Amino acid sequence: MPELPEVETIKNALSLAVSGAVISKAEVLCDRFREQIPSDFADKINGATILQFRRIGKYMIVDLNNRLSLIWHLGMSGRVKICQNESYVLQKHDHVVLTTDKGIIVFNDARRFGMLTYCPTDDLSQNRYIRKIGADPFAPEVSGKYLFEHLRRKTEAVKVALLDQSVICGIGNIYASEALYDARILPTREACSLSPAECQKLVESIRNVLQKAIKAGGSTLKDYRRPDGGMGYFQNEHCVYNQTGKPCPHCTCDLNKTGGIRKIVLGGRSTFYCDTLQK
DNA sequence: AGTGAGGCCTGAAAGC
DNA sequence: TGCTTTCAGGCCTCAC
Repeated sequence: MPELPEVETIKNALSLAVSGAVISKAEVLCDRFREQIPSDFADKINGATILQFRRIGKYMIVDLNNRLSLIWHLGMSGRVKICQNESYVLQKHDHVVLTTDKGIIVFNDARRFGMLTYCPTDDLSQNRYIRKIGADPFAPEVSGKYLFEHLRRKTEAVKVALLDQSVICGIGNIYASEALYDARILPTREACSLSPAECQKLVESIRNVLQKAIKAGGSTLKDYRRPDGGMGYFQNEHCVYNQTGKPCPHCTCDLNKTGGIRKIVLGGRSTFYCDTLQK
């Protein structure tokens, strides 16, 4: 499930492979996503040159030379494949195929929770999806103070607040649990109960966890693959996510007494934590 | 405004 | 064995 590190990995791979490429053919095989792909999508981008790839939160932005930008979200099961082979054989759930002079770009999304649309580049910041995206976790303005100010009026669980893309963008269900573990903060804590010092630590943990994941090429769970088909390796470093009942890696307490890593549901999402280490 | 619930969608895994 | 049910989750919309 692509979160910030996975989108960053995909963006970087696409940048290397197809920046400057000319789109000679755009095919929309299925347009029913979270939002329908506009019916004139293919016409709008046919013949355009790809200027650059950017990332805003979990959205990938593709700037074209015709003053349009693609807004691309991978949802939960979205994959992007880059193929050099001219005779690409379509696979199940290949929904959009962009043929360029530098390779074929394929958008594959089994669950179709993703989306792909376009808007004028100049209007991007006002786009209904983009405008509500909060600061990037690596942006200079994100600090303990920034997080504290954004959480101080929230009574929801801090884990739920981390998933709110308008506070800090890019954090998904895996890294929310991992960052809170790294910061030794219980996911159930009311967001407004965090002290400025805890917010500072949490910001550092978010950056730490995301940075490590980017370095590892993202997590590979059921759905995520890098564009070259390879696997990310960060799942080998998950301390708590999907580790129910296993010993906490930084805890020396007796597994028989603590039961190990716990799993609960917050905001309808699985949440993992160590009851002993996290306060 | 903030919060919580429901829904979209498919495939893997668990349950019967 | 084979069918049915449950679960996974990003993010939208709607109701309170």
